[in-house]
Amino acid sequence: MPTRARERLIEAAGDLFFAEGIHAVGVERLLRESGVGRASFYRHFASKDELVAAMLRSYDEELRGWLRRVVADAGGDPLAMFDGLADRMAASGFRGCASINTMVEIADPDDPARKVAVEHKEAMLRELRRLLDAPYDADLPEQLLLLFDGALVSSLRERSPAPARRARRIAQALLEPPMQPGLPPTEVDPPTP
Amino acid sequence: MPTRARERLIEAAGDLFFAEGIHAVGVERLLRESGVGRASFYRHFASKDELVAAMLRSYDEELRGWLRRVVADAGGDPLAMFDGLADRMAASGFRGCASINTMVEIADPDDPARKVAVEHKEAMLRELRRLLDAPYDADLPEQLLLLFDGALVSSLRERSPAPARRARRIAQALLEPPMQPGLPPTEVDPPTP
DNA sequence: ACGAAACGGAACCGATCGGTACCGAATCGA
DNA sequence: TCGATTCGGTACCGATCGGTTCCGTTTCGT
Repeated sequence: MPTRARERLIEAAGDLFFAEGIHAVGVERLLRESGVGRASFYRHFASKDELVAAMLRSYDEELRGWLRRVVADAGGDPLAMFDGLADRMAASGFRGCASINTMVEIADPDDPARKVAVEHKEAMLRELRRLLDAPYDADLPEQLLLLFDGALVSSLRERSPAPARRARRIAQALLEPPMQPGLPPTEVDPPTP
Repeated sequence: MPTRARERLIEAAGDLFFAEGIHAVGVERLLRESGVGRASFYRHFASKDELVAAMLRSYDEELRGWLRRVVADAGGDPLAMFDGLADRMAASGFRGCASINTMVEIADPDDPARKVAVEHKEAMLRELRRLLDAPYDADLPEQLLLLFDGALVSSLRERSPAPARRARRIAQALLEPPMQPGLPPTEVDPPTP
């Protein structure tokens, strides 16, 4: 049932809303960038807000797949999520997290798009719980997600992957049993000049 | 030189932009809520964006004072910042951090308001470095700020002070020397029903 | 008491907002 | 090949956007 126009719209929405913000990008711009006619837009989506919701569902799927993949590629080491995050931050045009940005831009808790944004973070939490099937502190998944979000926001300001490495170091301290004195402290990022 | 109208505008801007978002609140609304005339507005601020910048400068001052106070009241314990944060989150109308929200809503790095938002976080970092005058890991202030930001964003979604307590627990693990086995694990928040 | 400065209200501006209605062309399944 | 569906383009809608201008009143220092 999905057509080409619908996919193009969702892709353009992902690019534009992420890069410039939801309220900052009008429908006009969306149509020009995607090459979709105005009528076609409203044939596929009841409103701009529903396009945001659809874009977020696509983002959710992409990011959860990414998380599974990056951790699996590291042999199941959950710390790999922060290494992958550093790569994402280094990519040009990086601007944090589409879900966080939406929750900031849309205050109304009943807004459909905002609900999808909230659900994304909850799905990420479930994904983390699944990844950590070994015995672990009951609060660890929430802690990792807090570090993940903290790194995302910090990198929004610093414009560098350093926060991901910082979050990784903190997570490492949470994961390793705290009874190995004498280990040399982890290297610290040099100040970015 | 500051007049009454200017102060009222900054206060209304703090309330409205924080509660509903910068782009979501028009100048019209600002004027109605503050009782300031349209002409008076543009006599004090060259643009809406400059009001946002002024509001953020006021926010910066308020939050840095708050940070100093809450830590001093706890006898200098930096962990108190997370206790204070939990209180802030419990307040009605809490919606994260004005600086983070601005950085999300305004993508242009050269925008004056965004610059003020970035400077706020750097000022918070300096404040943290001042607070931690005892010998500490060189990266600790950045780590504490990452936890602070992570908690702020997480609470935006969870709508509860739990993330502040979670961040506090992580910070505690970073602060205390890691050679005291056998201590009972810190209590974990029950799931919010 | 008086002049200057700051004020609130309203009319007005072009631009853009999200959304609707109708068009003719392209596409596609049977 | 033909009919149905999907498409892109455009004109149009009322509302609101940020911003300018003028006017009459209130406030305040002296």
